[in-house]
Amino acid sequence: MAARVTITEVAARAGVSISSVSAALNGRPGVSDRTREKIVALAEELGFVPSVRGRSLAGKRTYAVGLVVHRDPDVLELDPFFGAFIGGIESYIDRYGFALVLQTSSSRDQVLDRYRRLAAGRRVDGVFLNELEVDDARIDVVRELGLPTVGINADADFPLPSVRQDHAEGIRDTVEHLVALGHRDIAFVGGPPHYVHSRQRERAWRESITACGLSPRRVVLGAFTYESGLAAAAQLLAGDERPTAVVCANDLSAMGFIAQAEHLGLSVPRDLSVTGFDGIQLGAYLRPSLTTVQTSPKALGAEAARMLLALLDDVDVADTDIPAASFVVRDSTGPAPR
Amino acid sequence: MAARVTITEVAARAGVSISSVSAALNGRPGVSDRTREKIVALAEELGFVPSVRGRSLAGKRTYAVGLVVHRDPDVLELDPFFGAFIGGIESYIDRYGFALVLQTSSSRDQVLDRYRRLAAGRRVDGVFLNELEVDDARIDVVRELGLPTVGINADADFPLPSVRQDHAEGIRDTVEHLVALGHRDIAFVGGPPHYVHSRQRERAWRESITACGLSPRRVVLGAFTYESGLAAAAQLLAGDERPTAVVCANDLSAMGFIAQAEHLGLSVPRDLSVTGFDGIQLGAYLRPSLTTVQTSPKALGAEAARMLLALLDDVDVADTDIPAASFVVRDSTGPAPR
DNA sequence: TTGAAAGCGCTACCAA
DNA sequence: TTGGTAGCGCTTTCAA
Repeated sequence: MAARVTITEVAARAGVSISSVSAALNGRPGVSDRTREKIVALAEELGFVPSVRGRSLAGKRTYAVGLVVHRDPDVLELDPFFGAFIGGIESYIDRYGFALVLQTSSSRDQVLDRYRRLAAGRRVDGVFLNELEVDDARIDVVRELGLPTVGINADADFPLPSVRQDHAEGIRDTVEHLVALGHRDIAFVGGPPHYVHSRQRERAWRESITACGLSPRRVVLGAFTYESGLAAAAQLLAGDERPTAVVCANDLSAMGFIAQAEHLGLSVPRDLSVTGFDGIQLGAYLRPSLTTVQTSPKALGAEAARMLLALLDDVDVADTDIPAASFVVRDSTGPAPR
Repeated sequence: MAARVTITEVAARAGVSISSVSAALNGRPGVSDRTREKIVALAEELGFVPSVRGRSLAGKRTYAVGLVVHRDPDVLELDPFFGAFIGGIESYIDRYGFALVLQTSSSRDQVLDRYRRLAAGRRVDGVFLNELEVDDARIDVVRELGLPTVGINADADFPLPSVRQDHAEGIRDTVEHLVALGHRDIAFVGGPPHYVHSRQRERAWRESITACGLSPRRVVLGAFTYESGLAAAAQLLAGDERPTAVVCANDLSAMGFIAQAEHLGLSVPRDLSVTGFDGIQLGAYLRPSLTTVQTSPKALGAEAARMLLALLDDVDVADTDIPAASFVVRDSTGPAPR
């Protein structure tokens, strides 16, 4: 283990006290410009990097933020959203010397426990809450722990600061696009109803359909997986009177839906139009490429990080909206069959 | 912020010294059983969780391990491997009170810098090195930093401890399966050649082909993406004399390959057999479902974590092999067209 | 403008 | 078997 330069060493070599070094390096007042320059130069030369542990013990910070991801044990594959979301968080926190502590856990109770331990062990200064659920138990936990928290895509009644990206506009555009193409029977494949975003997307679909003078009839709830898209298609396309278009609550289920439709001998978009939501990269390359709503997980992560760090500085933060997710027309939608 | 229970408080309430509390709670000798029990019970009752920062400053540990993931800025979506890999790491480290610090970065230089800073700030006690590259620059960095490190799926000449899952056997099975089905012209779609695992898979394909008395002729190098699978198919299936089977170095490119093949009017597996590698969940549900080699990212993560924590305890660790990735026959392979 | 010193919460050593 | 205490590396008062 390479010997590490500590503040004591920097101070000794600079011939000043460690408090001066601390002040100089942290931009605090109380050191003359000349002394500051000398210290900064020396620290640089020695490759001094303050120990996060010493600093965090003395200060009130750990310089880390946490995210706990809930995955079913059998669905350990993270959804494509995550890479970009995490990348967004880091693109912001990195410049402030923060790190991200990521935990995954397979049961809901364990998730709560993880948040508790992150807080109790003072492992992190704050956390993100994403994939929010209806009456999410994590909310009480973080409040009780006094843990600074930022919610992602929360509902309006969410009691903590949150970042949102509007989804309704994109879904409305999707429905209007389909209606303009002559579709009158537009089904919906949703996600698990305990997720806030599942409900949000279904509501948006429902309202858009109604606004177009149609009635929101056919809904199948899936699991945001490819497999559930297959199943939804099997169900919706079984009878005689099948929809001519289907709005899926995410891209993965739309992919499954299309696959099953084609398996049943239907051609997309000739016999059936299918849309997704998320804007995963794969969607652009599929055949047919997927008409979808492009979300911005990276921007969401960056903005959430900005808010969380502001919270830590006791800055009052207002809920933020990043630019709405935008509708993207590709090849999986076309004129309604007559 | 909820007032936190510290070791001092536990000691005061138990009427013992903090050193006894520390010894009792950490299973160190030097406390009577009765005292230990009393302390443990009280700590439990008070909800005492040792502060990681205090502990890490005093001890030599930070109780965190790090992973830096390199993603191209435009390919921010993590590959499906990651969720399970991270889950595997955590399933192990969690019980020892360790956390995972995850960083993503978009440039290669930045990756090195991240490892340096994780080490310099004493943010982590050790790191994982995955997606190893040929002459990987990270190796020198972690050595120079004296940072305990475990490599994932490294080559035999890797100078640090590593965990491996054999890939060659699965690829050999794949090739033999295709040969048994009558295929004689079996192409390969590889990954970027600077990755160790790209080369490993190509070599395994090459050796298997040769072992079957065929010659490894057609190789197209892709990027492990769906898109590159599309491109590879466009290239390999263009001419008159096209292969009857294609072994792809990962599932995603196999999916792209199949999509493009079908786009060109070929039916899989009737006209063309295609295989993947990884065993992502999607592959089981695709139509046709994907014949592939099932890897075990979760087990790999867990084993890597075990090794890393052993390294931190100065235990000598030998390189480990987890059970080989296994060949899985599904619907994307069939008899060679005559 | 500087430096000395008191912690932060814990571990680990040594003396009782 | 216990408790006292010296750090770990830093931040933050408070005096000089």
